[in-house]
Amino acid sequence: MGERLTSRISTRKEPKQSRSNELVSAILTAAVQVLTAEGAQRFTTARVAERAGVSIGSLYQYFPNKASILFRLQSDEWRRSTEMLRGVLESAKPPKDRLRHLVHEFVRSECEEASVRMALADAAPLYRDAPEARALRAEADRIFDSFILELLPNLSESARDIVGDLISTTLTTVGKEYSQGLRAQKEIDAYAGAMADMLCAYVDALEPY
Amino acid sequence: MGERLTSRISTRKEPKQSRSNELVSAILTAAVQVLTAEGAQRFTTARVAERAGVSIGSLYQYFPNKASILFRLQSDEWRRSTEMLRGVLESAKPPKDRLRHLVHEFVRSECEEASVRMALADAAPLYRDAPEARALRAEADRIFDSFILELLPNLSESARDIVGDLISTTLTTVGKEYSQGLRAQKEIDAYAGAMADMLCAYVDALEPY
Amino acid sequence: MGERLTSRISTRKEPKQSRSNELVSAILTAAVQVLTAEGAQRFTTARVAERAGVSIGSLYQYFPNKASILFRLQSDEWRRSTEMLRGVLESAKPPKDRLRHLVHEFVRSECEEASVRMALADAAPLYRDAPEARALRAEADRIFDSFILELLPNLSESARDIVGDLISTTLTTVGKEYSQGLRAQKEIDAYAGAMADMLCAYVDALEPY
Amino acid sequence: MGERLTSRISTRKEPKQSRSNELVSAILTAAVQVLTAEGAQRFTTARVAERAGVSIGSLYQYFPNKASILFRLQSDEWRRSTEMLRGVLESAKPPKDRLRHLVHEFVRSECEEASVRMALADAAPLYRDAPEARALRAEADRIFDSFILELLPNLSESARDIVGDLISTTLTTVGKEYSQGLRAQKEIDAYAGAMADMLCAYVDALEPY
DNA sequence: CATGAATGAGGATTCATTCAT
DNA sequence: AATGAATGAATCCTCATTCAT
Repeated sequence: MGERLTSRISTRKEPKQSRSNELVSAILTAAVQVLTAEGAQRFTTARVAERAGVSIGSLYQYFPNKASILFRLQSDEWRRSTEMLRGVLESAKPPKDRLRHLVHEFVRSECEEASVRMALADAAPLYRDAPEARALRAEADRIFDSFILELLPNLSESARDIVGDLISTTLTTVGKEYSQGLRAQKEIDAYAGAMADMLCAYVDALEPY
Repeated sequence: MGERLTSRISTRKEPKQSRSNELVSAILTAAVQVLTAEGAQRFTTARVAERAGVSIGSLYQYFPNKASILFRLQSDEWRRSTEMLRGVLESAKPPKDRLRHLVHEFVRSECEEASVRMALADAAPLYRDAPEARALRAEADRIFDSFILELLPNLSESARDIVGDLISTTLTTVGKEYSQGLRAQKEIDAYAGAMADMLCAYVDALEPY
Repeated sequence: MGERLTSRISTRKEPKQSRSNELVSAILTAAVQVLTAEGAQRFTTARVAERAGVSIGSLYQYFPNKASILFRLQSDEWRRSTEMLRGVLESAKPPKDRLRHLVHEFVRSECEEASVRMALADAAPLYRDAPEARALRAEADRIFDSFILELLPNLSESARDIVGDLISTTLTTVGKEYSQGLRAQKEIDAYAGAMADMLCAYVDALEPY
Repeated sequence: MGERLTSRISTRKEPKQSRSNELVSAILTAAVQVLTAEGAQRFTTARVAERAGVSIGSLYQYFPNKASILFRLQSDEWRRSTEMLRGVLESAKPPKDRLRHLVHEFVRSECEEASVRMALADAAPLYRDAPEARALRAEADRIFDSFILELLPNLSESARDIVGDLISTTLTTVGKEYSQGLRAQKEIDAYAGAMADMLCAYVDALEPY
C-alpha cells in the first residue's frame, strides 16, 4: 500500500538558461546534503530551499513537489547505473567476465555515497509508484535481459526469465544492503568477488559446457 | 514525516495482567491493519488507537511512542523468523538439504503478508536504529553462523564470514524484494528453487568434495 | 465550474459533552466575526481559531476543513429559514395573506445580519457543491411546493413548477440583493410591501377568481 | 484567497496601438477561458498569462492587478447589457411590450455563457467594491429610470423609486439565479414569459387604466 | 517594451504527545 | 487506570507582484 502519487513528478520546466541549470543543480545538491545530514524523515522542501540559498517559490518553479526532487535524484542515479550497465555488459569480453566485472562495478558504486542512497531508499515510498520511475527501470531491464540471453542461450525462455530476475535482484538488493555499513575498499572487493563467484557458480551449474 | 525519534522503543511495561495483554494485542492487530490499509505514510497513533477501539491515552500507556509499535511488530516478526530458522537449520538433515529447505521456507514466509512487510519496511527509518533491534538480529546471526560452519567446515574463518554474510543477505534481501509483487504459489516455489540452486551451486564450488 | 469539494463537509464529531458544545459555539461565533470583520477573502482557519481563543488543532477536531465551518454557518441559517417558512406557510390564514407575511418576514430576516450573509454568499463557492447543502434545500422546497399547490390549485403541474420556482427565486434573490445596502426599518417594510404586491398581483392574474 | 485588494482597478493604460489592443484582447479571452475551465478559485494571473501566450510581465503592463482583469471582463459585460437595455427600452413600442421584450432578452443573455458569469460572480468580491463599478451601473440606472417613468407616469416619485428598484432587481437577480442551471431554449423562454407576466401583472395592478 | 525568474508571506491541514479529569 | 480534548509546531504548496536583464 504505497502512498498515492497524484501529481506528475517530472521536472516542471526544462531549464533553458544557464541560470536555471545552476538553480536546479543547487537544489539537487542541497537535497543531497539535507538527505545525508538530516535523513529522509527531515527532508523538507523548506530545508532544501534554505540550504540551496533559494526561496521556496523558486524551488517550486523547478520541481512540482517534494517527491519530484527525490525522484530526480534517484533517476539521475538510475541513469548513471544504466550507463555503467551498458558499458560493462555490451563490451566484447566473454559473458562471464562481463558478469564479474559488473558485480564489482555495481558493489563499488553502491558503496560510494552510501548515505545518500540509504536516505533515498528511505524516501522511496514518496516516488516509487510514479510511472516515470517504471519507464526508467525498463531500459536497464532490456539491457540486462539481452545480456542474460548471451550468457545462457540454451535455457528455456521461462527459465531464463527467472534466472535473469534472480541474478539482477541479487546484484541490486545485496549490493544495496551491503553498502549500508562502512567498508574499506579491500573488504568491498572481497565481497564483490564472493558475489561474483556465487553468480558464476550458478551460471556454470545451469550451462555446464 | 515529522515524528521525533525519541529514546525508548521497547514496550513501556511488561503486560502481566491479561487485560493489558489484550490491549497490547488489540493495538498490534490494529497497527497491522492500519499499515496494510493505509500505508506507512498514514500510519498514525490516532488511527491505530481508533481501529483498536482504544483511547490514545491507553495506547501511550503501553507504547511510549509511535516507533515502539512498529518496532514491536517487527521484532515479533523477527522472533518468528528466528524460530523458523532454528527449526530448519538445527534439523538432522544434510546441510545442503537444510539450506534448500530454508530458502523455500523463507521466500514463502516473506510472500505471506507481503503488504504488511512492505509497509513495515517503509517505516523502517522510524525504528531501525533502536539498539534493541540489533540485539534481536544477533541471535539469528548466531544460529546462521553455526550452520555455515557445518556447511563449509573447511573454509578459513575470514572467508566463511564473507560467505555467510553473502548467503544470508541474499536470502533476506532477495526474498524481501521478490515478495513485493503479487505471486502465485507455483511461481514462488520456482523462484525459491532457483535461489536454492544458486546458493547450492555456490556452496559446491566452494567445497567441491 | 465550481471548485471541487473533495472531502466531507459535515461536522467531524458529534459534540457529546458540554465542553465540546462550547467549543463549537466559540468557533462558529468567531467565524461570524471573522467573516464580518475581515470578509470572505480573509476568512482563514487560523484567524477563526485565534479569534475563538482555541488552537487550530482543536478547530480541526470539530470541523474537518474550512468549508465545513462555512457550511455549518450556512446550514444553521437555512434551518432557521426553513422553520420560519414552515411557521408562516403552514398557518391557517388565507394563502395570499401567508404569502404577504412570508415576504415581509423574509426580507426582514435577510436584512438582519446582512453583512454575515454577504460574506457567506461570497464564500459560497467553498461549500455550495456539497451534497449536504442540496439535502437541506430540499426540505424548504417541499414546504414551499405544497404551499404553492394551495395558492394556485388550478394551474397545471408544469405551470405550477415554473411559477413556484419564479416566486421563490424572486423572494430569495431579491431579498438577498436588497439586504446588501443599509436600510431603515421603514424602508425595508415598504420594499417588502412592494414585493408582496408584485407577487400577489401575479397570483391574481394567474388565478383570477 | 489571499489577494490584496489594491487601489486602481481600471486598465492601466488606454491601449491606443493595435499591438496593445491585441494583447489586451488575448488576455481577456484567456481570462474567460481560465474562469470557465478552472473556476474563480483557480483564476490566477499566471494561468491567464500562460493561456494568453503572454508573459506575466506583459500582463501586468496592461492590468495593474488581478482584480482589474476581472473588473474589465465584468464592465465589458455591463456595457453590452447597457446597450441591450438602451436598444430595447428606447424603442417606440408600448412600454409594457418593451418590458416583456426586455425580460426575454435579459434572461436569454444571462443564460448565454452562464458558466463565465457564474465564475465571474464568484470572483465578485475581488472587484465589486471598485468605484469604477458604481459609475458603470449608474448609466444603466438612468436608462431604466426613465423607462419606468414612461411605464408608470402616475406614481409618486418615491413609489416609483421603489418599484423601479424592485423590477430591475427582480430582472437581474432572478435572471442570474435562473441561469445557474443548464436549460433548454424552450424552458428559458417559458421562464422568461412567466417573469414578464409577473412584472406586467404588477404594473397593471399599479396603473390600472 | 517584454520577459520570466525570484520572492516569501500566507494558508490548509496533520499528528505525536501530554495531562486534567 | 483510562480517557480523549487540547496543543501548536511542522509541512507542503500557491500566487500576486516585482524587477533585473
